[in-house]
Amino acid sequence: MATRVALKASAARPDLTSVLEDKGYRVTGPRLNIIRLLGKKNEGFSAEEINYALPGVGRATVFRTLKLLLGANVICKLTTRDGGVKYSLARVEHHHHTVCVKCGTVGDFRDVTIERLLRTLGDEIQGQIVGHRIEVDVVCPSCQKASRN
Amino acid sequence: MATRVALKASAARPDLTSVLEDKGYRVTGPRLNIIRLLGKKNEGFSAEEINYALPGVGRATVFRTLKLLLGANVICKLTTRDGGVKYSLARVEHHHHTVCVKCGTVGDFRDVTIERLLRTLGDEIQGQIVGHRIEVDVVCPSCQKASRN
DNA sequence: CAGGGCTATGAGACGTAGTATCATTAGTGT
DNA sequence: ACACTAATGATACTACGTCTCATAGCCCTG
Repeated sequence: MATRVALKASAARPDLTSVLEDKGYRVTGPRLNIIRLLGKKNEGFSAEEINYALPGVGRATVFRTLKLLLGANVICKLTTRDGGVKYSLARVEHHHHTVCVKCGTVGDFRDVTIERLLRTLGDEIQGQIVGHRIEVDVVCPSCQKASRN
Repeated sequence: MATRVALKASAARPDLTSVLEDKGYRVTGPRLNIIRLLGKKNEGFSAEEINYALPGVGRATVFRTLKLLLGANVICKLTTRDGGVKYSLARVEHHHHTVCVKCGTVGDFRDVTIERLLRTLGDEIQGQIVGHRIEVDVVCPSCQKASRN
């Protein structure tokens, strides 16, 4: 059945637990705790952050749950310029990220042109394209403002 | 005087040691060994690989030298789909990478349109763009051929 | 060419991100 | 209520790096 709700940015978030149910995973205490925490975070977050915020939940479980959500395309993982790792809620189906190099805030963007471009790039690229990662480093508006002082 | 030679793919590679000299770093034995090894590799390589190939050179030195070369834009670092890390020689000034999801071979491509596109994306992106990472996952021609059997 | 000074090195401890193992616990279907 | 299985936490381990520190090696100056 699995009515997959079309995610709309900043609309009332469909509760993420349904994602687990849909995939046949159990909805357990630790998972709920993690998911609830993520629901509150609008910016990127690290695994350690969650681990710290939920002392009752084991580190392994945090990573396991993140992996699960990653597989369900509910969150996504990104690499910052300095090689760090961040996770972020996936608000829209397919998108890319901006990461502020000053404060680390993660933003989303989607530009169909990029997808199209990558497809047409097939000529220039040897082989068959099966995926891609695009991350844009930015200085976010508030950091720009701050540095102007 | 640092005559910066325009790098051309598969042309006789200008010896990478000049990069060290240009930046005021010493051209030492371990560095030479690493650089010579890189010169032979046309595909991506990992730090561990170099470490293994040069038993006389310490692991820290391998990483230190890679960092040095990274800073000199002689090599670049990329993340594969599975979260692994690869380094690759930077043949052209600014470019992006294709990584074969089967065999891990790294290729380069450069498409000016992407740079232009990212610039014009400024409207859609909050903040000022200061950099980006683009990685394209592919199935390379030889792996395609192999799987057709 | 001897000496001094600074750079680079290797060994190994340490840090961070994540996975594997394994005994225990907790959902779930009947 | 019970048994079956999935999930959990603790902990060890791996990958990829960085930090520290004592030692070695360049290289400049006298």
